[in-house]
Amino acid sequence: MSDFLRILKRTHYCGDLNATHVGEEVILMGWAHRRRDHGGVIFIDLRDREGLVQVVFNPEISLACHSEAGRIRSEFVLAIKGLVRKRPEGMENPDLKTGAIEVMASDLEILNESKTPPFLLDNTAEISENVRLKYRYLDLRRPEIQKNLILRSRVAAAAREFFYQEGFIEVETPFLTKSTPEGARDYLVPSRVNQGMFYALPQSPQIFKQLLMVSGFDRYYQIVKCFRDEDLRADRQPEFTQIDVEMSFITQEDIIKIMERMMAHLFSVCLGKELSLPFPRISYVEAINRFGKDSPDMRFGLEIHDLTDILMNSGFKLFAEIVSGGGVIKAISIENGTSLSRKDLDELRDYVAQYGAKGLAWARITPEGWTSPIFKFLTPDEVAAINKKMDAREGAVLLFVADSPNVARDALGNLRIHLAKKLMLIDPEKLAFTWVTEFPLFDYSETEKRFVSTHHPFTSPVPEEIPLIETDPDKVHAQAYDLVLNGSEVGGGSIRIHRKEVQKLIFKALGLSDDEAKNKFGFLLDALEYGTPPHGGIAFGLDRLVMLMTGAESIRDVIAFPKTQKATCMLTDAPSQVSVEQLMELSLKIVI
RNA sequence: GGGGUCGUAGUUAAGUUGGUUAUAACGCCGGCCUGUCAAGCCGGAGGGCGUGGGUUCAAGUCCCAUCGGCCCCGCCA
Repeated sequence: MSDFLRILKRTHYCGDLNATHVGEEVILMGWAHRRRDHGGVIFIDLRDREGLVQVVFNPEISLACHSEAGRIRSEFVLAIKGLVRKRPEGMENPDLKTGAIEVMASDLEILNESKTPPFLLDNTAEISENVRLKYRYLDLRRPEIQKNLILRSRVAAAAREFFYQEGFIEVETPFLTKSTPEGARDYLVPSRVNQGMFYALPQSPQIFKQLLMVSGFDRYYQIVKCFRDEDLRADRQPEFTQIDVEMSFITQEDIIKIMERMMAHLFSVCLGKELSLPFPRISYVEAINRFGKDSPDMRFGLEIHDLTDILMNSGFKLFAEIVSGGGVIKAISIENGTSLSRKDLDELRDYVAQYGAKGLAWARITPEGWTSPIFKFLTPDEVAAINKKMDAREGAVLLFVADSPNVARDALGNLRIHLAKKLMLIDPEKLAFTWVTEFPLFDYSETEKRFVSTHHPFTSPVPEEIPLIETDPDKVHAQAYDLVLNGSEVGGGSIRIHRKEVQKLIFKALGLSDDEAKNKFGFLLDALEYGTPPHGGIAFGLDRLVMLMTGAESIRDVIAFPKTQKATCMLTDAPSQVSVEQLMELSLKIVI
């Protein structure tokens, strides 16, 4: 046996071999993906990160190799030397990238053995997530997941490339930082040196990047982890990565322009897709009214129509009462909805119930007119007005929600997405980018009984509306913008406040006393007094972006070592208990 | 904090109205085989049904509790 590793170095990746290598002697290192032992001849599909190639062990070429190859089992680690040759006539495998050729092994070393893996590493195998996460290092050998992480790496590299060329400076900001009010729950880190004190992991580098603008770095970016201790979803992890950007001496328009170019660069370099610029824009109010969400999916229609005016004085008491109680009546129309059965409609009613909707009325438009449980309550004029407003044609099904404005919005906003998936109205090739602009500066929080920032407390109001902050905070607009792709918020940013008086006004409107503001954000207020340039920025969720670029169904499929929905790691078993000694050092005591 | 769903060999699943030794496929082990590529053929091993209670003559099937995966609501500046 030859001395692989030290003397015989790898010459190629398995998946990179093709007909141009015919006649070359190659050295490959990889894993035994599959073994087909014919007794006389043994085929091994050798796998590395670039793909598979068939290796042939023939006793006529090397008896010793053939004999050793008989020991090979799934996931053994192999080094082989062999001649690339064109496969015999009729033996090509068109399903394999390297299927035109094969490697005739003349030398083999089993570098390591493997236990039988708990699951097949085939792309076809659907393995439950708990098993995959427990053996994540094996799951990550699967070509499908490797492909995702390789694309993720390309996206990050393309972003750095773009920012470098545009004169941005990458600056690292601290992970051990100060807990601040507002926003998500912080992950806390106890301080040993300062007993009883805590750092917080950053929810984003927001304040630091603004301070870098004060420092004159002018154009900053960072690809950085952020931490939020909130409950998880299919597209939400407690630690996630942002492409974080901040610029000085710019307007909202400037940021939008340059970020569109960055997005175009990423999609061109990483996916070979050319985006058409500029992206369309929609105001927050229009997005909510037409799509029921501030992150509208514009790949399909099913827009929401407001029928409140038509039905406010209706003889249908239920509708009239809801309207007089401050409610609204909204509806969507499904063209060619005849395939929807009564059972389907019941299922849709149950679907909207989870958003608090108390009912879902429907109407079918047949050649004879409406077929609907509510038809008898409506006047012909009302029916005609609804038909006209919704452009309802024969074959359509109308779905109505009469409820409080928020419930109607959420119910129908989510229903249209649910329907689009169910009725397969979404073109999977489509990339619908949209900027959402003109956000309100504040939202009223029913739970906290106060105004909270829609974006964050450092977002600049539209300058002309500053006087309204104290009188009509709900009427103030923010200089904020979100980038939405296929109904997912992939980025968001704003022009920041660079004047101390304005920042103080905002803190006051949020219910922060002068003392609290000074205690929590004093350093920022101080900094604003030392020549802060006008500035603004944006941050993109790298995980979500890559998820959309790869078509992954879960954020976990684009993260190497993700957490479960209970924020645990099935591989390492984190979080876990720590020793009493560790606690004592931190002057902590478990009280539960 | 709440709603839904799932948990049966290594994996993916089936398991009727509760009823003999709990099925299948793939994987695994052994044998045969020089052109397969989800190789084939023959043979074999492997689980007591997430866990703990309960009902019953009898529980994978029913009840209660509990643990865990996933999806969702709340939450996520």
